[in-house]
Amino acid sequence: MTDFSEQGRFDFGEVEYSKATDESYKDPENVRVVRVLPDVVAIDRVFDYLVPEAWIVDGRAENLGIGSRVRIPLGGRQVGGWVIDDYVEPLNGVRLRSLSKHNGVGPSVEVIDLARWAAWRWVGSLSTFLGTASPPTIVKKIDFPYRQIQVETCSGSLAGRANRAFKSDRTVLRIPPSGDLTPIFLEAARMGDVLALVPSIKQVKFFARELRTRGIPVSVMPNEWAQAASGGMVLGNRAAAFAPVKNLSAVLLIDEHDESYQEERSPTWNARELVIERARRANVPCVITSPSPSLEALNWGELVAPQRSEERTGWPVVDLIDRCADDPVRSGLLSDALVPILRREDRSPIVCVLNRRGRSRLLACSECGVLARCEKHHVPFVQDENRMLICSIADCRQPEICGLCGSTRFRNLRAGVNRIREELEALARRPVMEVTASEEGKSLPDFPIYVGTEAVLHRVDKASRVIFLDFDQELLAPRFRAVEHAVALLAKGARLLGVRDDGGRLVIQTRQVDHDALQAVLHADPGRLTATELERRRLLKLPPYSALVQISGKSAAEFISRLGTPSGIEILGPRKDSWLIRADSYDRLIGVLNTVERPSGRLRIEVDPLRA
DNA sequence: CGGACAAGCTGA
DNA sequence: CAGCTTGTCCGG
Repeated sequence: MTDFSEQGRFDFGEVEYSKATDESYKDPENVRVVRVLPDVVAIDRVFDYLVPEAWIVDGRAENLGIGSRVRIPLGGRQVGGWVIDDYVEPLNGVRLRSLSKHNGVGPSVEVIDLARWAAWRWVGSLSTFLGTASPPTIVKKIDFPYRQIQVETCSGSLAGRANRAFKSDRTVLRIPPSGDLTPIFLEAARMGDVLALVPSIKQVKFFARELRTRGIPVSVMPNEWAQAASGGMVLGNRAAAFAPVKNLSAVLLIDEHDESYQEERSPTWNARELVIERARRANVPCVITSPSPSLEALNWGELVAPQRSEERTGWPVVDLIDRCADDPVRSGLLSDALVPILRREDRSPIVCVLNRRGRSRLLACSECGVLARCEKHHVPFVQDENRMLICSIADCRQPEICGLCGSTRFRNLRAGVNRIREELEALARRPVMEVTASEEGKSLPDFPIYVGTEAVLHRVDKASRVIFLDFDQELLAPRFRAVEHAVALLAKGARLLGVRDDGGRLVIQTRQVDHDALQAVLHADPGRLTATELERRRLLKLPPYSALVQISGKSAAEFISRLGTPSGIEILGPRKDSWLIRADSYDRLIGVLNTVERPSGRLRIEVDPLRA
């Protein structure tokens, strides 16, 4: 029960507020109430507000409606929000406050519904999705200029396949790494207002230019939000999955396998899954492409593969360097077979890939042989480019001194890119540049050889050789889709080499030359991988044979206890304070997760985690 | 999220 | 018990 003093305080606040801004109580006939979702991630609840009388002209407020961005008073402060329902029944007993500002247009009714679905599918808050669906700056109104689209007709077998693809609902187009994607965009543009997604900003820029020179009206997301809403093709990366499209008539998603389509932060939504749902709701064709389609894609749509000869042309020649015969300890990372390759002169550079940052991932003392490790967290130290020893758990760092014997000499048991650069330089007798992800976007100085983590593949455009120094690390990586990811990496490398006739070669050092992933790429036939990978996933009960969700964070234990043990749901863990939940299908699993009342505190629900 | 308020802790 | 921290609740 509220005591008197509290009641008094409450009344005072209301009275004062009413005096200041709110006059609409006087005329109950003219009351319009909207339902608003605050733009505050932690508040996943709606609140009702009055539309100020002053906004209402001829019985309606200009441009205000579902999707509108507004500002609202909430808990003593002003926050942003979205109108997500209009003309709602005014609540009895609650004194409604008024909207304080109209901040222009936001997502359409269809996109809000899509965001609702996403919030369900990835067990996240609606406001995060409405955030990505909203314009980055205030858009007062959308005009609809007349846009004439004249798309040249394309010839060639790829254009033909693309043309047929857009006549059916769900198609997976397999296109080799150096396949020309422009004809597919052109075929898409012929459909009308199309949503087209590519994985990276670089590709967004490239295709925007490519299509504009061919007279196709393209809006690039997120900056051209308002223009996107007014018609034409809408192009962007992951976040553009929620872009406004005037009359959505088809969806095109390039390189559907790419991991950048998955948001790393929670909610870990996936743009492929999202646009598939968007196309299904709009009942329009959805075409997704990949050099090596994911099992999820193959499970979803009809595969259309190129002619054998055409696919072969689109992949480079592959040289497998079998390292089985080399002494694993003494030979190091660089095999003898690399020497002639590294010393080869060519107009295009050589690119070496090693997914190990820093100088070393594992060190042992040269004197006493003990592993260098953080005594506090019991993990091996890694060494950065400044030779500092760094703990992977926390910020612990120390100089190169053995904790046991005080020696300052260490053996580098797993060399990182920084150290390998020096070794490559010695072996090649030419300058080698280490490329890092940090200066992404900057142009590179000319070097005959570059080395880096896979980020180097984004920074170099053309190469004569792409060398994967330790490919077993990729094939054996502790992630659920390690093998698919490894093939994707090869495809990325292949793009720098161009078509087979350009003479570029993909060089791969491995102890698993017979691995299906390598054989698939060697024969330019990604289909070879599908059957074995499917079988492996079936045996391990991994997607697409199951649905996985990882629960972590401080409140994870509480969440798991609230979840209980519903039938058809398997709870694995805890392992390192996180749980893995498995079910036969996402519908079942997500349905259950959404019924659990979320405990307060930090909680990360990762639907379809990349690793456990 | 951020303000309001209650409960818990501490020091003079 | 004031003054401060910590936790919980709630917003129209």
